[in-house]
Amino acid sequence: MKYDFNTIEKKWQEYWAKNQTFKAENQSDKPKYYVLDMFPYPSGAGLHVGHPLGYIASDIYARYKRHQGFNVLHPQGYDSFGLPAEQYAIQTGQHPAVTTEENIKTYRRQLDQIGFSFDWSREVRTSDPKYYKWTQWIFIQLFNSWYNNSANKAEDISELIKIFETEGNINVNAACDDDIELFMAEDWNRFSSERQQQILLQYRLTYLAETEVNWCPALGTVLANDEIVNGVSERGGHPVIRKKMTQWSMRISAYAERLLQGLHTIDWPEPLKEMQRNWIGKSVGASVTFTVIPHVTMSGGEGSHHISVFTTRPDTIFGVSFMTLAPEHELVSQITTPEHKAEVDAYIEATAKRSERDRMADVKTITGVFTGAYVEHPFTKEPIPVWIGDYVLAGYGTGAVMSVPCGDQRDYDFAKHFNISIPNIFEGVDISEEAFADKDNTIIANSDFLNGLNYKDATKKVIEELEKLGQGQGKTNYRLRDAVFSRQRYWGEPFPVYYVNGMPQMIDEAYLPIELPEVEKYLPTETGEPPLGNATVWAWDAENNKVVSNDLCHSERNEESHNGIYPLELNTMPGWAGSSQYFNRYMDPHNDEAIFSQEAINYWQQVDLYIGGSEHATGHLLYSRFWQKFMFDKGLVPCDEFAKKLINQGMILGTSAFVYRVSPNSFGFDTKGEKIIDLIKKHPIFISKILFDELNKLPESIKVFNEDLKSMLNEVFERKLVRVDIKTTEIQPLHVKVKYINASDELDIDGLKKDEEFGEDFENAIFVSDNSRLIHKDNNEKYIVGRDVEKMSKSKYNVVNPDAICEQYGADSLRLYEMFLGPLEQYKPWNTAGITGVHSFLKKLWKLYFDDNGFKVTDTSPTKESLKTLHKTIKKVQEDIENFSFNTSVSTFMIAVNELTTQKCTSKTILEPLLILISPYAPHIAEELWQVLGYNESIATAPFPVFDEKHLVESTKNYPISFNGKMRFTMELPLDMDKEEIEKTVLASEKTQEQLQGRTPKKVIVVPGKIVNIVG
RNA sequence: GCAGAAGUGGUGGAAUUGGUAGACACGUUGGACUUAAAAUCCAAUGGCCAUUAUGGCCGUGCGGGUUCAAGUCCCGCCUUCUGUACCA
Repeated sequence: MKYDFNTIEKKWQEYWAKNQTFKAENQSDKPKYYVLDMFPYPSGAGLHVGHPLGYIASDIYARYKRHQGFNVLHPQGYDSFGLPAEQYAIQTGQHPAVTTEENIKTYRRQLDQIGFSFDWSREVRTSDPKYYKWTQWIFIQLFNSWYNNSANKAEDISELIKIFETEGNINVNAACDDDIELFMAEDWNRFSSERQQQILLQYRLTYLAETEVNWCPALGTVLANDEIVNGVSERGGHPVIRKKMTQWSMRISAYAERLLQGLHTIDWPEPLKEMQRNWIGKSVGASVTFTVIPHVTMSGGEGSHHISVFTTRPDTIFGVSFMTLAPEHELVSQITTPEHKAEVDAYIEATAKRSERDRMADVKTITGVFTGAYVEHPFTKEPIPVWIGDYVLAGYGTGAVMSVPCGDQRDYDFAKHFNISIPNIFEGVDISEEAFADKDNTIIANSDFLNGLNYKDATKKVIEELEKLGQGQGKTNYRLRDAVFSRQRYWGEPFPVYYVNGMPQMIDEAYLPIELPEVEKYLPTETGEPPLGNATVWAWDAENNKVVSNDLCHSERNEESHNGIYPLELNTMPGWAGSSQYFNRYMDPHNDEAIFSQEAINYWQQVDLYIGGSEHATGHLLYSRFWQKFMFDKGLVPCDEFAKKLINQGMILGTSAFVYRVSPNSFGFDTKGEKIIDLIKKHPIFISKILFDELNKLPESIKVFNEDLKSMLNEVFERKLVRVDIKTTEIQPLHVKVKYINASDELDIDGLKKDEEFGEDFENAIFVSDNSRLIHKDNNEKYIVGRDVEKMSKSKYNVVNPDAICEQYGADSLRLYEMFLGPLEQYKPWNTAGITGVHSFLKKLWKLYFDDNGFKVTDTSPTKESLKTLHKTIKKVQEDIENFSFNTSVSTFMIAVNELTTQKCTSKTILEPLLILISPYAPHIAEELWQVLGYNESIATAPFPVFDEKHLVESTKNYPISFNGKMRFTMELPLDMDKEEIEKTVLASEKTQEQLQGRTPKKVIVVPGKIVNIVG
């Protein structure tokens, strides 16, 4: 009988589905284990699996844990809100829901085809109101909560107290500090209701704020920092600009310290933790307040102005020779003197025009201007000039720095550039060339009471002195900023929020979910409102608590109400909202009373193993930890970290092909007559990879004068061009479809030009060969595409689905092969070259059980050798699975099967446990052979074989004998032989004497059980 | 610039606490079986030199060091990838 994977795999996939083999119980006597992979992302028209590396790994682990006797939860669902779906909807006019029943079926089929052991009865879809009801519910809980864990709590509370004291005329006693909620409740009514709302908004865990956001005009939405890559949107690569908007924000900054400390308690990959640490960006230092020396023309009310700064080096305060403010700093306009006003205004305007991207691209240019104002040094009382410069960021710290040129390179460069003095306050350090920023070797000098102190002592001392003056204190600063929580999209969870006189009101929990309304189109409205502005039934009837037609109310937030009907929020929640608690929902997915029952969460606790990509480090994985901590504080979950262990799976990469377009604005050449730029727009120029690389080797941004190109263009345009300039930075690689490329990477230019998707883009294109010659019908020049390995993506035309492998070799082969490719966490290009290896392994495995005459497993007792093979395999495979080293256990199986084949083993005692070992990796073939062996039950829960040391005990060891560390030969010796005897025997042997050639060894090293080394 | 990870045959990749480098596969070459092909099986396969068998030298990005012994530990570099970026 032959190994027929087609029939076998179909048979068992049906069996598993019918018998619900992998259903998890919410209560069980067995120990629990919860394995989860990160949500898949549906794309475009449907769902597609891509390469299921992470799924296979988690599935192997889940199956292994079942064999170990665990009650395993291994659920799967859909993260069905997403920008790609919406973009597709906008293009096609179809509804953005990707979770249509048809799509779900396709998706399930694709996953089932690979043999995953999911508990499908627990499916969760983020776009399902039954689920997003709870996302809205959490939002309301966040709105109704104060932050109480901020590291700078004291500071924030004192700010709040100030409001109470000045406006509410309340005398706050210090004991209240620890219980802000209580304190608020008691004196709350003394505020006007309007002011109450304003104060509330400022101190809630989620709040409305006028924030400067990353606005992407092309996508019509706001993007989070982690959705922007190199200044352009991650999806689509559109430009992003800064814009002020009223947005919902999540006060993740209140959890900064706990998010940082929590990293110590979880078993996550170190690089990923490091990324989160950097993102949180804790720095310890001091805040220092400088008083602006008043000048006659200063505006901005009475009293003196103060500029406070954050510094990590308060010890260098005597080295301050100027102050620098961000151009956006609010005091700039007030303190600038009339003589400098024009210059300052011009500078502010110029920097505002520069996009974030430009500012990032050129960090080397030093710019700045003097404001004419001075502040007083807190200790020396000397005047210090105040400058503005765009190297100071408005969004970090206070947007102002005390500049210490001798101790900070940026300050140093700035001072050098503008001829500001650079006082040296370090003992024995030369600062004529560069700043001295080495904290650890600092000894302070020229600094009054700090002289002779090191960094640590000086910092302590200076903070004490600043406190005495009331001009500073120790302070911890975090880079982590609050997360913007609204999106101007249609396809996301609606907010359970309506507005009364412009103030947001939460809809009562009893009336959730607030479902997405129907809209005509998914684009923003003509007045620039989010797509929900197109809805006709989208207003809140506060008396009857339901969504009603908005005929009766104006959509503007600030409009007076009509008949108790109020406008609803038009923004929707971002993609990460739904995924921030979904892992807990799986524990009790069909609960209508609560997001999950306490019984369920107390049984499952948290995710034991979470598998997913490291690209979510500063997004999903940080937000989820934040929400989990919030839920923990509310007493809703027992653990304040949602995933005990996390492993990153790498990605299967695709090989993309490129052509290199020289963009029209790169041409600054002179000519007579009509505009050449227009000609080039009509005739895009594509240069070859070789040419591109050559040009790229030249210094960046330099204009390239290229004779070859010039003569070619002369030929094309039939006119005399004087010169051709190309800026090397303006040649863009473009992806091309694989179907236009032959085996030797040669481009089919005619095919490409006719491609419908590109339209006219390529129609008149000019291609330049490696030999810098124009390609046309009459010559044999060829265009060779560039190749690079990248993330698979539809837009890169490099997606290779594993489906074909499944069809040709079966799911078991695919599972084994994806694991065999290499370590799980590694990124690797997809390459099917070695697939025959694992497939023939499966065939060999089959042959251990079957030959031409049929089933051949017998009850004969196994040989010692076979027992040894089995048990060494058990040991290795168990270790490998526990270390997630799946690639090496595949090798181990191959070795075992090769050995057992050589041994002609037919013993049930060996072949039965072997199947259980292999079943997590290749479940279909294992299940089939298990049945043939006479079992009616699925192999899925058969107990894992127990390793027995006694089968591996050896009496002899084949010792490597080395001379000066080089292995020369081996020698079989009894393991119980002691050191002296080994030495004697080895030295006495003929081969040793031959090696020594009569010399006496200086030293003989014997490590019993390991090695013998003779030093001669 | 900073942080993290990595660098081993023609290729993917193995190698416990330092202890026989290249497991297991792919590919290649030769052979068996076939009219032939496929499939299957056997053998060889890091490089160089030698060959009558036994052999010898060099080899884990580069240069040093520690050690009886280094892919592994230490110091100094180079390259690649990932993240982050004027963070005071």
